[in-house]
Amino acid sequence: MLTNSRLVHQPHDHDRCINAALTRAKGLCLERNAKLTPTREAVLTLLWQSHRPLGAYQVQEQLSKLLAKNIAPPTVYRAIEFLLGLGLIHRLPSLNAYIGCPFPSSHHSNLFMICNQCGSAAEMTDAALNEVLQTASDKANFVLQSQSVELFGRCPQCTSSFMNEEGSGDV
Amino acid sequence: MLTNSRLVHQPHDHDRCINAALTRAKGLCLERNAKLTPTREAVLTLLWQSHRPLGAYQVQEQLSKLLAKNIAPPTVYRAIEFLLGLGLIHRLPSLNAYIGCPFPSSHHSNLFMICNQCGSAAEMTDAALNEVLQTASDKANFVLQSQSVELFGRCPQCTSSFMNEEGSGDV
DNA sequence: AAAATTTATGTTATATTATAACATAACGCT
DNA sequence: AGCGTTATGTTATAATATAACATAAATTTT
Repeated sequence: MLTNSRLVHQPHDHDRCINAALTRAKGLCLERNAKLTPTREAVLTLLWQSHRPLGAYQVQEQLSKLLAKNIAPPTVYRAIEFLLGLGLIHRLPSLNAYIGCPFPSSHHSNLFMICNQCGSAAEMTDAALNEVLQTASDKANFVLQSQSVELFGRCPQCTSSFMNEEGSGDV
Repeated sequence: MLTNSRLVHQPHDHDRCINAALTRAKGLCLERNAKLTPTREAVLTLLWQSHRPLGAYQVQEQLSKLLAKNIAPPTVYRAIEFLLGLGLIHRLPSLNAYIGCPFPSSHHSNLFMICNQCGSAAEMTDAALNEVLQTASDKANFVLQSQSVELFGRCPQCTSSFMNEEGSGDV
């Protein structure tokens, strides 16, 4: 089992998350001979600003600020597409939002735990889950190619916290 | 395990699916004291025309034809909202599409098997899956409230068929 | 049954998410 | 430097979803 749930749900030195993500991204790009251009790197960094998924237009807004010029949607979507292709980020279909992937190089089928209160999303890979899904597919003679598993609920931080305001969590 | 995968993936008398769905819907509405108005019933019927999920604007188009007058998006979305609320239909987030639920009265957490070729979507509930998801949530101290599990791949029909054209399946 | 209330639908406008199509610029190679 | 490729800029628009307010239909109350 591989997960970033402890990091996501507890106060931590988030700069380390960002730096680690950038390092991984650079490594992966080198390996794949892909170019992590400034735009792409900026989008990746923005998606790592917190452990909350961001919508494309939130990214656009922040990217425009960051680069001090107006960035149009296609630029954002292109960067997102690139990062998705390398597995550096994920799309959460139920939220129309994107989030950095904490373990991009592992060939994993992932699961997300999305907090209905603070909006944080932790990723986890679970061999048992993948077995169960494979078995279910087999039973139905369904050839499984990919999957999207999103869990919604309350993260540990929001469950235990006395300050249960929406968005209060330092995720 | 509860599933409609055999029905979805094999030729069958689809009128029976539609009739059964309507009967279930009427029963559930009676039970819940909810009104299955003509518009809502029409939308439900449209979503049961095949075992393929439909987008809201596809529903709009077909509903407009059916009622021989122009139906605006809010009407469609309201009917969808009503049907979702009763569990009579589901939304498939990764497709922005809606599909009739074959077992609306069972309190189930469901899984969808979506064929990348013909677009059919079979629903399945699997106790083992729910256990695994609950266990994973527990490990992370995540309070699980709801879930969305979408599997993508090739349905048995499209896998075995020699006529592998897209959309050829009688789903 | 009329009035009052609630529920459902109609209508217009607009928000949000995503992509198409074409132009320009930057990069990588020989 | 010239050429092809890759990345970004720019404009417009497609696709999905909702807000806000008006009307109508059904239900309840009197």
